[in-house]
Amino acid sequence: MSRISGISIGTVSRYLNGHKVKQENQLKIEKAIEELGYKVNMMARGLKTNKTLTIGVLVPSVTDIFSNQVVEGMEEILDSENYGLIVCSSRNSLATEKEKILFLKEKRVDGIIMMPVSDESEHVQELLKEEIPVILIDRLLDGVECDAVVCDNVNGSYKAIEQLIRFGHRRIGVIAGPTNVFTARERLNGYVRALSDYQIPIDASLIVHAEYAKGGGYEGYHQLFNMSDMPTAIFATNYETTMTGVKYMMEKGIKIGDDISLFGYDNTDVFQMLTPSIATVVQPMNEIGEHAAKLLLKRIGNDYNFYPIVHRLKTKILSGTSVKKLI
Amino acid sequence: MSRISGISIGTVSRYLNGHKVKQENQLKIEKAIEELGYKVNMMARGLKTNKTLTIGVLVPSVTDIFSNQVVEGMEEILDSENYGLIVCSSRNSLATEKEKILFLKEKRVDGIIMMPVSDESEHVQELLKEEIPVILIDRLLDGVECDAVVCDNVNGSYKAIEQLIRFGHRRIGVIAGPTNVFTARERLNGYVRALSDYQIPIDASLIVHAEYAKGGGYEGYHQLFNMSDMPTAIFATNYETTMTGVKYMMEKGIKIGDDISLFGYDNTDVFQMLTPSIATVVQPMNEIGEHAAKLLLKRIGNDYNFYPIVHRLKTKILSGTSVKKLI
DNA sequence: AACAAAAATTGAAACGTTTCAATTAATGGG
DNA sequence: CCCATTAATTGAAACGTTTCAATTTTTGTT
Repeated sequence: MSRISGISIGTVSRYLNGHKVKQENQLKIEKAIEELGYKVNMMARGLKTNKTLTIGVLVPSVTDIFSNQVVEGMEEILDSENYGLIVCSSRNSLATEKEKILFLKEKRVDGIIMMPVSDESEHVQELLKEEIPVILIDRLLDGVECDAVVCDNVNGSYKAIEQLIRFGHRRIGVIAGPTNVFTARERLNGYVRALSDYQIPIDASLIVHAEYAKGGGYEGYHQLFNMSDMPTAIFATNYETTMTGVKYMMEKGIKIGDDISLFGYDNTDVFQMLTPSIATVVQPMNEIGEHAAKLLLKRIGNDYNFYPIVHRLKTKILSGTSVKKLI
Repeated sequence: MSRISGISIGTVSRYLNGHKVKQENQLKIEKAIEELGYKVNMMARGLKTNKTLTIGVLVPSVTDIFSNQVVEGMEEILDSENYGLIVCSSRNSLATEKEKILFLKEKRVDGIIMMPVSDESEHVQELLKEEIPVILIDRLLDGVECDAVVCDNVNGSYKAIEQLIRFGHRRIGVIAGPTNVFTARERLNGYVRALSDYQIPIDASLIVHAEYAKGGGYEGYHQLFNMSDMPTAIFATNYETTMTGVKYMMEKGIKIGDDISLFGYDNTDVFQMLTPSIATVVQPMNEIGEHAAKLLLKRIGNDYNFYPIVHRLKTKILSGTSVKKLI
């Protein structure tokens, strides 16, 4: 490249990095680039600069809406900055999560955006110790000082339960998530807080825990439906368990919005098409991705102002006919 | 690394690449690795070997089921070989597709798996000319000699239409895709072929084209429903248009499976939960990804046997109550 | 036209690997 | 115990950039 343009290697480098170069040389270089179909070698550059222009994304699954929408949001931001996105799935397994983090380290990504599978945080601490920028999404890790973008889960839940209460529900079952997942705990907190605020006693038997994964919560619904003193409404605290609820009830011939009310979490087009439509707490998923990406870029650019920043995004309530008015 | 272990750089390299090393040295090296938290620098290695252990994936959208499932399939295979996946979205735009390909070239991915947005193939030819392994998924490109993994769209459609015919339908509308999309043309072919085989004349006014994107086909349904001689069934040829159909009909209060029959393409859990459930042609999406990944690895490993290989995967029919028996 | 100052260019060194020819060490046969 | 083989190790060169001190060119002033 430098050879065929007859321009020194240093000058070519300067041109490539957008510095000023004598017009005459610029033309020669551009001609050579054209002729050779020259593309700067990112690996050589990276070797020198210790930057890969690549960021790692670690989500529990590449096939759930939440992850996808978040990734879409990130892509939009990172694309324009010429960052590539290495997407990994932890498959809801802590072991895989750890492996993938090792993998991303080896790939020497400039930063990582991750949605941790559990409360286990040693491997994340490690990343921070090695000064690899990390942004957590959806879930905070106890005792870890780290940037994050999460939703206001407590109030998301709270508003859902509040609506159920206003509609006259008193016995409200909840399909809570795993106790070792931050988001799940927060959502359960919202449930508890709403009931307390309305002076409804908490009945532990109405709280069942389930995995936040495809098919999760089946047992839970079964349990709630077989209580002697059945709830009049059930609150599912994430997308998968909401889906399971719809499935379970259709399977058993239970009329949603009539025999029982259902309030879900994370909307999808389809929930609005069902009869009845499903009321849900909706999160601004794209925005989560966008915020996370922007924050990561900031950190990669070594701007550590206000560290750690935790963005808390608000959720909205989408009503549906799956909730019956009892009064 | 070599410095602190006291072992020559060459020997360390041999150890790292799995060759035999004197036991004594092996121990010293392993100790040093442990102490330093040493991770091989992929950029330095890549600079020498011209391999990035990274492959590029280019799909029209990161948020549609098809792409996701395919990516999931790929991830499973590539993960075990230590390949990273740079996922890009062409956002259904040819211009973006071209940009992203340039981007992936710059990133020097070892290969590309892509689902082209249209018939335009110049940029793909270019890749092949530069000896960058490419696997097309879902869509072939006319006049391009390239490995590919696609479904048997013609027979997928054919079987759907055949079932409609068996159920007594004669006037069958079809929401066909864009004419510049391979898959769309094949699916339309299946429709035409089935009708011909059953000696049902083709009525051009029953064929409407639509974009294969979210919300696509709305106009088309409107058109079909406002014909003087309305069809008794409509065949939607991809996921989005199927979804639009369900939405349209619910919106207008049209009873699916009663007022009209609907046959869709690409199943999702939810289609089975709707009342009525939606009959669909289902593609083995995960498998597409797996095959594509395996084939790509083969090519990256410079095994060009039987080039070009085009895998044709079979589809299945999933019946649903959205199809009414007229006889 | 001469000179000082500013701007642009140059090429060597470095980044951390792989590779390879040359060297050294280990092994085994008689 | 020596020599011939074979096995393992060594360190220099190369990969394609960036960076920087040294050098050359250009510009502007008088």
